[in-house]
Amino acid sequence: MANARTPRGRWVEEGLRALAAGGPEAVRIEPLAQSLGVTKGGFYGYFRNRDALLTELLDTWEREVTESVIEAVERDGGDARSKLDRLFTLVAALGDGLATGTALDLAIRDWARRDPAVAARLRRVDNRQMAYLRAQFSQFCADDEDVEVRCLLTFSVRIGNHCVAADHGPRSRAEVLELTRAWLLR
Amino acid sequence: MANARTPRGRWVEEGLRALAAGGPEAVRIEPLAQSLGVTKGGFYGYFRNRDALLTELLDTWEREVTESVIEAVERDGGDARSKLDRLFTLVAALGDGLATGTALDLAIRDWARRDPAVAARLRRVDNRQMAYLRAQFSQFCADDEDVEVRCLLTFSVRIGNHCVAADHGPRSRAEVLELTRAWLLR
DNA sequence: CCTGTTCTATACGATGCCGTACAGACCAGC
DNA sequence: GCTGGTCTGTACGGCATCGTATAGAACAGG
Repeated sequence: MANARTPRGRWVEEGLRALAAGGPEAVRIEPLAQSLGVTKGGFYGYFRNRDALLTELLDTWEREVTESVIEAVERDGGDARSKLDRLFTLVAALGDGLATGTALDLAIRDWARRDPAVAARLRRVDNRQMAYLRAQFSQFCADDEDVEVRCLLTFSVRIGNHCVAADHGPRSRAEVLELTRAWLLR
Repeated sequence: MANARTPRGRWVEEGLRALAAGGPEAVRIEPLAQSLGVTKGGFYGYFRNRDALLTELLDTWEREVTESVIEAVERDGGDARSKLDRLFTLVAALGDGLATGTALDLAIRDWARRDPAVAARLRRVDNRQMAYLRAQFSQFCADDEDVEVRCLLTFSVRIGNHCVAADHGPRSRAEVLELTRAWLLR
């Protein structure tokens, strides 16, 4: 068996990049091949068609990206407040560094608005993340309703941070996020 | 001058619908024509090409949709709290009725992530809306930082309400939004 | 009724991408 | 070195859409 010069994983990898950058419409096989420096020749050995790749992209995202934030936060232990604290720092930093992760997230959220199958996956993922948030906030919030409000706000800010294009006068977005964190963890 | 059977405005109208439903990629001239019950014959009499239509769609959106929410809230007067109150009710309701407006908003936000020109427009629009929010919250919040946090949170929830797919246990999204409103207007 | 302008239908070539077919290049194991 | 399977390049037909060209239909005004 000759080594795969362009193994299956590289198609997925490049596909995720394209998905993050331009949404599902941008996941085209021939451009993908060009980015990989090959032609589409080998593609159909791995995937039945373009839809099969898209499904696999979602699988990968649901499997890997979902847990990654929670894991990163959970790894260093501490109480609920410090975990949420770290989560905020992480989310605020995502804008700068791991643009792919954030962009992928937003691209899939947008995709979910048009494709019920994607919406169902997103719902699963969001519910898991929401459950995590709920568990943390519950550690220091007695009121059930209070917890739910903070969860929705926290989740929304995570999204809003990347979707809202407004400025904040003299303050930077990072500063406002910092203030917001203090507000939500109060 | 014969009456235009398919006047310029109808192309824009249908274009906005397509944009809201499927993003800029979905704004294709021939399908648009089909939706209008004609062929693309007349299109190029109004627009130089597809990009010209897309630009005009953005113009329309920036001109009309921007102010519509603020106007609707401002119309009935009252103090800042009741205006914000109405704004929340309006936003919560958008999910049900005017799906086009919300979907269009989200589609353009997503588009802005890839196109700097769209991002610049979105920034203008968001800054105007943020300024409005700021003005309202300032009416009953002394602290400058507090105001800014509430603005970001309010704006984020407006977006998050449509992007976050999570459930809230025994409560409905509407109920949680109601609680959130009380929280932010406290 | 003409007439001229405006809108529309149709046909055309060009482009980009899909999915298939197949022949040749590449490499492990014998 | 052969051999055989795997991966790749190339070529093909098909489809959707773009933008252009052009001729005919529809209508307001004379």
